Amino acid sequence: MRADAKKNYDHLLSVARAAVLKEGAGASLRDIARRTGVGLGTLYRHFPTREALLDALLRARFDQLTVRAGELESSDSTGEALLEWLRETVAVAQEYRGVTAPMMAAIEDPNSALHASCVAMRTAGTRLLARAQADGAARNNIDGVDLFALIGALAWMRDQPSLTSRADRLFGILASAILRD
Amino acid sequence: MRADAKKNYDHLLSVARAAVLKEGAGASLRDIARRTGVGLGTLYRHFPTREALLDALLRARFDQLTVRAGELESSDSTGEALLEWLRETVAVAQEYRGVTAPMMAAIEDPNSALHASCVAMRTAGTRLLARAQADGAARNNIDGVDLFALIGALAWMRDQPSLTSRADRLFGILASAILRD
DNA sequence: ATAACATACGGAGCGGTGCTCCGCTTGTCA
DNA sequence: TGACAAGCGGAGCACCGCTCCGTATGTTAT
Repeated sequence: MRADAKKNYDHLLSVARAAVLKEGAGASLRDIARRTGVGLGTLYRHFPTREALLDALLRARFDQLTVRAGELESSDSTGEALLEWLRETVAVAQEYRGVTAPMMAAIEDPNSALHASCVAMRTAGTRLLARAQADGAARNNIDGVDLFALIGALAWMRDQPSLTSRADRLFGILASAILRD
Repeated sequence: MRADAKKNYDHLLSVARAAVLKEGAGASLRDIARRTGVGLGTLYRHFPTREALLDALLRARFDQLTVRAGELESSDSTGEALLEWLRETVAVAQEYRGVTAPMMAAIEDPNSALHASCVAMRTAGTRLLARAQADGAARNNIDGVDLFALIGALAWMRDQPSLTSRADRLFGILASAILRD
């Protein structure tokens, strides 16, 4: 990659991060290019699709979550470990508003730029879940895909302005559907 | 209302119903006007906002649900009554793709065209929930707003193509968060 | 039947969107 | 210092929501 290209790439990414943080996953790409001081074509060359841009924004965090799941696997309380990982994952998933729907779509579309990171994250969660289930801490009528769906649902609810204040309540309610009492 | 106006109104509504059924709540208003064979201005006069259109599309169904809740209040099994109402409500809420977010927003905005119908539906659900709670069938750490949020979450999950096949599973999982075991 | 008027209509126009395509510039390396 | 691949910018296309206003038409009173 040419030096100027790399500079533009990095600058675009940082501007995009700010934009998506403020406007959500549907932020105007034209605006991002403009704010970066770069032509629209440049943005599209570096990030051919919106998903590619989101992927660049999220991959690092997702990898963190995968690592984190590994750490938590050595925790004593399997249930609390699962819950803690859930908490952190939901926090990441809703850091950028409206990012959950593309994630949900990407996980079953191998062509999507987001596919790999999502799958990795889901399998990490599935292992934590399986551990808690083997331990009797989590219900058995639930699998990794369900868990991922519930994360999406939680993030969706947090995205609704009228529900943000109840986010913790709702987390607790869904948690009671995952863990045994 | 003038005769031609009423004809246009009705025709618009039926075309809009088909469009929203196929394309979701974000269907192109221009397209709806075009397919109706009517100017864009005509559509906007009859339905000043997209919410007004959705309201016209949904009000009848919502009223049905409110009535249905009343019927179910005389059921013997308070838990099963709540569950059945939930099932039917989720079915309505996801009949039109993407309609849950505007609903969620409308319920706390008295100026929204959807406000009245949503509030009526929520209070109907709240009564069923309270009845099940008094009976010991439903958990106590949950209120009508939570219930409404969970309905939204279920509809959202159903809207995700990768999850539609698991809709019943997921319903069961969330149900276990509402009902006592 | 006709005249008058409120009501309703249609669509041009504005500023925005995603996305493509291509003539021009610029970094890089022989 | 040239040559050339690599990168750039933005005009242009088709769409979007929404407003505004000159024109047409249903309705009612005469």
